[in-house]
Amino acid sequence: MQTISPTPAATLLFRQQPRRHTDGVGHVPSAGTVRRYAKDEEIFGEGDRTAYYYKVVEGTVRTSKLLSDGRRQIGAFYLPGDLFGIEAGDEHRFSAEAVGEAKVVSYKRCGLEGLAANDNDFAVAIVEALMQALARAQDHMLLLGRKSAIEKIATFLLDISERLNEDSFELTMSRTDIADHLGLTIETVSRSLTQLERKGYIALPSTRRVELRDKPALAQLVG
Amino acid sequence: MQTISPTPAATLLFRQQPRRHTDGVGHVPSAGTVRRYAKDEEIFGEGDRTAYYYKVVEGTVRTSKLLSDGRRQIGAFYLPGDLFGIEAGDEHRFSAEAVGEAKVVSYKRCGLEGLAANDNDFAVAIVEALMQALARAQDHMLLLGRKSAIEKIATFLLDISERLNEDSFELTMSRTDIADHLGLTIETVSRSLTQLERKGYIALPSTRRVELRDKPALAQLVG
DNA sequence: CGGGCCGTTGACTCTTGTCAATCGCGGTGG
DNA sequence: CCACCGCGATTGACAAGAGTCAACGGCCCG
Repeated sequence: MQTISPTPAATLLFRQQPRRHTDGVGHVPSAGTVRRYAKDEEIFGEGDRTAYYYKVVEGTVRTSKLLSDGRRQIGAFYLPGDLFGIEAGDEHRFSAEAVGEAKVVSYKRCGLEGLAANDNDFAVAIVEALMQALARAQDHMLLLGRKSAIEKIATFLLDISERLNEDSFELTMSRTDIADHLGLTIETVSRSLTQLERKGYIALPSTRRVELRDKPALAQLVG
Repeated sequence: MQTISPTPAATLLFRQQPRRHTDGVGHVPSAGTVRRYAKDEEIFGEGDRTAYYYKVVEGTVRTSKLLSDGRRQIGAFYLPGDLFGIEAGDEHRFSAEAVGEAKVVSYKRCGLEGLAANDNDFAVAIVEALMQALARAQDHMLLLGRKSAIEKIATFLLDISERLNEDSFELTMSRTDIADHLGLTIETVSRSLTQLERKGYIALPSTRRVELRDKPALAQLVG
């Protein structure tokens, strides 16, 4: 989700119009307001009114749902350039928080009404993000429902690596966040990582840093 | 997902226009072609070009993804009135098959180009379906990642019951399909069902028929 | 230097998966 | 019409993968 380019599907939903400008991470109107969020600060909560759309500028954002007893599922991590918070209904069905320090732009949803008519680009970006999110969710359901712990970790690492376009990267999220994203416990995440390291597929110079050493072997593991 | 009505989110993506007509299961243009599919017949496969949108008329449709070794995840079941097959990209990222005998309408995607300008309704229905699908996927990720076998089954039964608006219903899908939807094995599905029956929460007059006897108790189980 | 937090590791438990036998229903053919 | 066959579902015994509980380690920050 590094760059957002129009797909046939999204394009077809709107009248054809010349695109005006793009910025490499998806076009957005200039009307957004930027805000910094502290580590673990809530951007919106489950049940909040869906008044805005958001885009990550710096840092990482997680969206999550909770069960009544506190069990948590992190639906996705959003990296710089990613849009999030687009939903059906007038209430958010999941919450979003900053993972570490993050900078986020928000766009008033009601500002869209006129936009869709005059400035197609933002509307297209929204539908784009929606379809992207759905595609990701489909993949993630396969991971959650059918993959083993090691396969989950391998898939996760390759996914991050691909989105960052780096074979060596810093994990912005804690083991707890990874566990809640992959449907595991922190202990299993930890054990799986060391297991991959022992096999020589990855290196872990520090707890948060990951280097992919054998991508083909990892790719083998994703199924 | 019995009826599709516009939500603020979808409405905002398009210019306001008087709706022309609705049919109770979501407006669709008259251009669609109906087809019958036999049990397990493929409607589209992973990798197929995304040339159409589809709507279930009769029966049930499942969408699924496979791992290379055959493990399968059923993303969702679609009941009469539900739209499916809407995706980013020009290739389907999952396949769709008929569960039992099914009747399905398909709409050419390229036919939409003009429609979005003149007839907003279908475009709105598409975005609606997209957001619905995403919301469902979010819920399902929580189920797959964080719920126990019994909780999964209870959630599944309540969901079906709600969508059919019946406390007593026929399951159109096999135990294998249920297992692949909930990230379980058929044995665990079977055991969980009998466990719920023994507790008196449900009755199983025949293998495919389910009667919900204690919905509050079941609701307790969904978290 | 000390405390706290996060991560790792180990020992053990338990839920769920695996393998296998049996059941039961529905269809088919004698 | 009934017996047989086959497939899907259930049940049981056992195995294994992941979770739980607990101790320890390392790192950052005061």
